[in-house]
Amino acid sequence: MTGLRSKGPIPEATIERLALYRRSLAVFKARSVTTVGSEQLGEMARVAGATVRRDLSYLGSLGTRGSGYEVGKVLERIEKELGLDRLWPIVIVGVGNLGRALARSEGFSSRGFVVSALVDTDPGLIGSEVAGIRVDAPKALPELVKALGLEIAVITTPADAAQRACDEAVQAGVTAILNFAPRTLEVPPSVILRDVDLSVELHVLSFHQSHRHEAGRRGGSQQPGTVVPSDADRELGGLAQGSRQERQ
Amino acid sequence: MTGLRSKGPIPEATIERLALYRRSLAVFKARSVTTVGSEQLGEMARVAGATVRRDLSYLGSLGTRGSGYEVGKVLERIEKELGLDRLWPIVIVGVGNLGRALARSEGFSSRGFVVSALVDTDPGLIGSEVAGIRVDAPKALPELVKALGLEIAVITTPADAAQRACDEAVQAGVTAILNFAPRTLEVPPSVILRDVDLSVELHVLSFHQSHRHEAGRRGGSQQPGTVVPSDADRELGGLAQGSRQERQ
DNA sequence: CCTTGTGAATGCGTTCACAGCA
DNA sequence: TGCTGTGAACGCATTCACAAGG
Repeated sequence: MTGLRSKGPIPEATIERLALYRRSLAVFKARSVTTVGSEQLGEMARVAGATVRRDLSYLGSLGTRGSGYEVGKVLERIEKELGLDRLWPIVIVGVGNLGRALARSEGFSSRGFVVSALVDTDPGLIGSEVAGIRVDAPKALPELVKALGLEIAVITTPADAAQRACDEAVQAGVTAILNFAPRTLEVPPSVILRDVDLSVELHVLSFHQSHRHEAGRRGGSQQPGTVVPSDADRELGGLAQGSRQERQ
Repeated sequence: MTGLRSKGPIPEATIERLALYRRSLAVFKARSVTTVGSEQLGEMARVAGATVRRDLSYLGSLGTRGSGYEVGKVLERIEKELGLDRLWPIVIVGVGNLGRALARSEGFSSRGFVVSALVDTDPGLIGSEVAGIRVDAPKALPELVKALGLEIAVITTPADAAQRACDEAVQAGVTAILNFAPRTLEVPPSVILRDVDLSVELHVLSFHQSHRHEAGRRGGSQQPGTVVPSDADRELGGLAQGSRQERQ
């Protein structure tokens, strides 16, 4: 349609970096920079220039040899690729500390996403409002999904309530889940699942910190994690799992 | 010392999975399971059995051919490797929605980590208490670091305050940073940096969601992200970047 | 002349397949 | 007999290096 889907499918690693490029490009745009080289863009995103070029090449030939990439053009192309050219209503299941923080978070409802519904099992919360949004009971999910056109759910319940919350969301029609509960969720193959576990992030840091002497030093990369305090599952406790990032 | 550091250094990907195995092993332990096979452990962590064996082999020969791995033994070994055999005091810089949520989070202060200090620039917050912890001004960082033995800082400030917060933390002596601000931070090579950007997670989900028709369907993996609402940097907005995870 | 776009080389991590051993 | 531990094969992603082209 737009460019010409170059080669095969876009690598998962590239998809994640596209979001980083988008952020960087937005900064350049705000600074009224109209053109950037792969090397500059890479520096801001902490990615090698060659990788930037390879990544962008998956979206077609966006650059101009000799000068670089047009900020506005590439930004638009990336947003389209990431599906940010539309609005995604999302539901947060689990209105605890984290759920509330996300609901109130600026960035969470910006750039393509809008927290449109909140769900919790606590009778004391149901009916109340958080961040201007009414908290509903889980049984309202099917209706909410249909009425709001929800496709994405964010799970921020305690670990022991996560699977149930997940099942209810999937049952209601949600097809993509961002899970913050420190627990492995079972979902149908057709549902896209992504985990974020904050304790894993901390664990990776403590690992590197404990091994400072041995070998060289590095930043961390990233992945899922855990949270269980010491034995079994616990409170919502931990949070996410996480991103990745290399040192320069 | 304990086992015998088999081969070279532990791959970054393995480190992240070790945290997952720990969580799974804790569940088995809670269920009084004494021995697990690589296949079972892998199923719970959503990792291939062969990968589990390869990962654990980096820690030495922990298993018993013919029967499997002793839950307690491997759990202990992994915790030691991740540096969880000690307590890590952490400071949260930026007491906004997310900072507060993390400070109050059960899991965050469990299993090796304790939120020991809170820092913010807001005069209205300084001096108050959040989650039973006093909020201090940034200038108190050097003293806090020394007094509490802080090595790890979690940055949950708005994007435009993140670099300054980072600099102050590093200047104060912090050597590992978990950054939730949607912005690339500049740190000395010796400082371990890890990013978590929630909007990236959402972007990856919307990408896959938008491409459901084309090619097959998959879960997402994971990585860093962004947050900028539309143009430049904004409020604390987004959050993290994140973990990874494959579909079964 | 300068930077993109991309074959080819390289490196890393995962998976296979089986020898080794309780 | 059964499962771990691991050499070897494989596949994906990054990086190199340069031809292509504005």
